[in-house]
Amino acid sequence: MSSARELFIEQMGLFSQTEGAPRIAGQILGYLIVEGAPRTLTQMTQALKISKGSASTNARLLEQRGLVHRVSALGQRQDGFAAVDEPGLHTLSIMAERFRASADAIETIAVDFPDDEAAARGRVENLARFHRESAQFLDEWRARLCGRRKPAHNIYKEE
Amino acid sequence: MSSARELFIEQMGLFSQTEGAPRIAGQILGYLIVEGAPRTLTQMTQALKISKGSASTNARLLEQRGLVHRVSALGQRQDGFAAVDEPGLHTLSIMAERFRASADAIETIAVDFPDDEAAARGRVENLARFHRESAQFLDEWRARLCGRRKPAHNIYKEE
DNA sequence: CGGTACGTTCAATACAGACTGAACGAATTG
DNA sequence: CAATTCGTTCAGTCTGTATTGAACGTACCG
Repeated sequence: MSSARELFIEQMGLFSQTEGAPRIAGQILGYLIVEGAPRTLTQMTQALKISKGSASTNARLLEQRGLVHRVSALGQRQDGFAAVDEPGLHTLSIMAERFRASADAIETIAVDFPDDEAAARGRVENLARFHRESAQFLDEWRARLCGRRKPAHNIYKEE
Repeated sequence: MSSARELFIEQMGLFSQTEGAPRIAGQILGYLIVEGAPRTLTQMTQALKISKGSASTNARLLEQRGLVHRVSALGQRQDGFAAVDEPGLHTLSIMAERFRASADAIETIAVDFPDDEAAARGRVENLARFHRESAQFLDEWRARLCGRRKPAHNIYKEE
């Protein structure tokens, strides 16, 4: 039987997997959320039973996606990684960015449809419009959530 | 050099892949969108150069996800598959459902956190709340898009 | 009834990509 | 300056899964 923290970390790994990202990336994020304070790559390798290479690669992937930030610890040789305050907000950014990229790609293709396929072009343009509007809505909602967050209530106290 | 329709179909395959679904599923959806009218499995195998098994499996996957519907053609032995009017709306449903499932799973785990990890439990509950609200938001927005759709303007005329 | 065309299923294969472990450079330490 | 201790990178392996091709059951047809 596993502890709640282990279950949570494993669950986060599964989520990550279903979204096309590596399982370990989700596990690292879950680990950092539970810990609530910066942790080193070495700590990840021990807690998650993964290789140093995987820890480095996936931690950097999370950093690049804005879900994790690296703290250059004072007087510390090792890098510290910590989950950002609201990982969900960055998840929304990522989704919005994906929609926007899709919209761009589809629109670019749509203009090349010949005139005798005007109906098809219309359907493709319709799909592109949906993707673009989706991106915009996600951004707007993220902004709304951002504003709603109580500024004084910082969840990550320890650090 | 490829035609616009081929580029679009390939692009849809790539999108599908990045979202964890089979590439062929996206290609079929793209093909049906471009065609704008029901197509048979045999037509898919020829147009997309795929096996009959793949066509059957992936078409059924799309049907199950609500992105494609099967038309039992009159006096026709073969099944016809056609993309739904607004594939995007069903994409939103799928995303909302995923968020809801995540919220459920995370909440279930959260309650099992021991009291000496109350801070961690709070962070996990916070994540669950975000997922639940995301699901709700997506549903609301889908409903709004649904209402905005012009009823008379049916894109798929031929059939 | 054979014969054909269809959709589904499943074992076998192919393939993409996650993961590892070792090698490397850089920075620190004694 | 040797010896650690980092983080990164990369070739190689391994695992999951997409895809195939053939076999099967069914319905229609002549």
